[in-house]
Amino acid sequence: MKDAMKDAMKDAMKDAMTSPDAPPLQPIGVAVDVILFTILDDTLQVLLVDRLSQPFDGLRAVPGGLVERREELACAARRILRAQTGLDVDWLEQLYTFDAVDRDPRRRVLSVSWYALVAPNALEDEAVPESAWGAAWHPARALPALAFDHARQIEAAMTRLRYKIEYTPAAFHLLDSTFTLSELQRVYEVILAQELDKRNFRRRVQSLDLVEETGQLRREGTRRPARLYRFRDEGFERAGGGVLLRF
Amino acid sequence: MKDAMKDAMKDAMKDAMTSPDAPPLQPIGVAVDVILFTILDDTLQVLLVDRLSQPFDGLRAVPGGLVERREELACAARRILRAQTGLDVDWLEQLYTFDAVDRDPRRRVLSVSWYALVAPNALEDEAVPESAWGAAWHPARALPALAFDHARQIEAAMTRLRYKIEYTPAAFHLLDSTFTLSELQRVYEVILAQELDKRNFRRRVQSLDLVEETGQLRREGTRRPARLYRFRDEGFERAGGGVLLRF
DNA sequence: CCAAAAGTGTTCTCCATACACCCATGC
DNA sequence: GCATGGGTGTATGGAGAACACTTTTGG
Repeated sequence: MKDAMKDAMKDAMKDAMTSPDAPPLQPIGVAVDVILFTILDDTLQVLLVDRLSQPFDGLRAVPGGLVERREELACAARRILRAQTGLDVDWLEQLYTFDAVDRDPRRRVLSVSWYALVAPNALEDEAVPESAWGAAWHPARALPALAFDHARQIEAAMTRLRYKIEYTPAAFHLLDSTFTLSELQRVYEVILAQELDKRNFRRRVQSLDLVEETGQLRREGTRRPARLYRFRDEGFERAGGGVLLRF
Repeated sequence: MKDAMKDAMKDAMKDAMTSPDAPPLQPIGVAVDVILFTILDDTLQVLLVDRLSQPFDGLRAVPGGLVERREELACAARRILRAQTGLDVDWLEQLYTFDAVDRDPRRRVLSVSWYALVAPNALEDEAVPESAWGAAWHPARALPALAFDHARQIEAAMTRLRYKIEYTPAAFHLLDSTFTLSELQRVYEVILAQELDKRNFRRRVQSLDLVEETGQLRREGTRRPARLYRFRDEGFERAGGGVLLRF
């Protein structure tokens, strides 16, 4: 007997053993949607897939799907992301639960929305597969027409992301494990949509002990090589979860 | 025929008309829980009800219950709050969706958690009814044993509230429509769990144009009467949603 | 030697903080 | 007149903002 079948039987038995006063089932579906960000070409980008069936046939959508019966939501989000894009993310956070009664025209489906960050190097390694899903990056500030309430979801995720990078080190998840300070600054500039002063930025980052030198250099093209840094966990712990980088 | 019955029939018909490719039903329940805060006796308090049945029989819980099939989550939260406590809140915000597979021992039930604020005067007007629910206020920092994951939910709500009052005017919902500056300060002190300097506090509030004088005085007991203020929406709009009060 | 990005200090202003005394009232 | 909270101003230090030039490399 296959393990999957055993599991299914265990689930069925567990359901049968449900206590008699279990609350009645409501026919409300539960989905997760994932807004996946990266930075490409100095632009904040969102991953979208093609919808190939009704409703919203032909539009784009963020990766999403129904949650399984005994599956935690974060697991569902990761499973769906991997299935539709081939990507594993190391950072994923719950955004909001979207609940408009008619957000899915077929029937009531809640969407527990998540947002996630990947470094652009993850893209080369695993590559977004040109599968049936047609996963592709789109500039977050120039999106095509989207299915369901996904435009609002992305809007909310961008707002949240702006706040997030100012008081947590989330921005580092948009970079390789080693990076130059200019790259880090560009992440902040792209997300905040404003230019930052190079000297002030570097002073802040370094005085907070958020980074440490690797001793390596990145040499690229015909210009001065840049020092490579890595993120220091302890820097953030010490900061006590307070404001890190407010510009 | 009663309207309720007509509605039920309409719902049934709508379901019947559901498109053939509607996603399959998952047996996942959807509940809302509401963490309702007020300030009483210079203490942050949470409203709890008694559980009178399994699971967690005899423990306290925050007000909560299952969402109806065609009901928006915020409406469900308000409906449940009114049913179990008799209170209407004017401020209610989604907190987080709690999803541990075994958070309800009977079967899989998601909880979309909300938090809400009421001014203490609402309590006198509508009074928390000593109904079967046994709704009562408890100091948020000295809670009894709680059902489900409600202790974690309250923890999360308190953390969120601390942040919230620093960059939005949410704190005003814990006060009457007119209030003294000392009352406002006490709200901040109680939530942040730290004393604030009276002169600095007043300077901040007034320089942000968050309040305006009503011209009224509150005379109370054997001491100097205090000026009454009201909240000014425009103050917050002008502040552009940025940081309001950081102490 | 030229182009392109890396790297580096100082000044000024403003805002957060710290701090102590008089005021108005009811009894 | 006294107890109680209401109400007010100033001085200091530190952090954010503004600002421009030199360095290193490959071609």
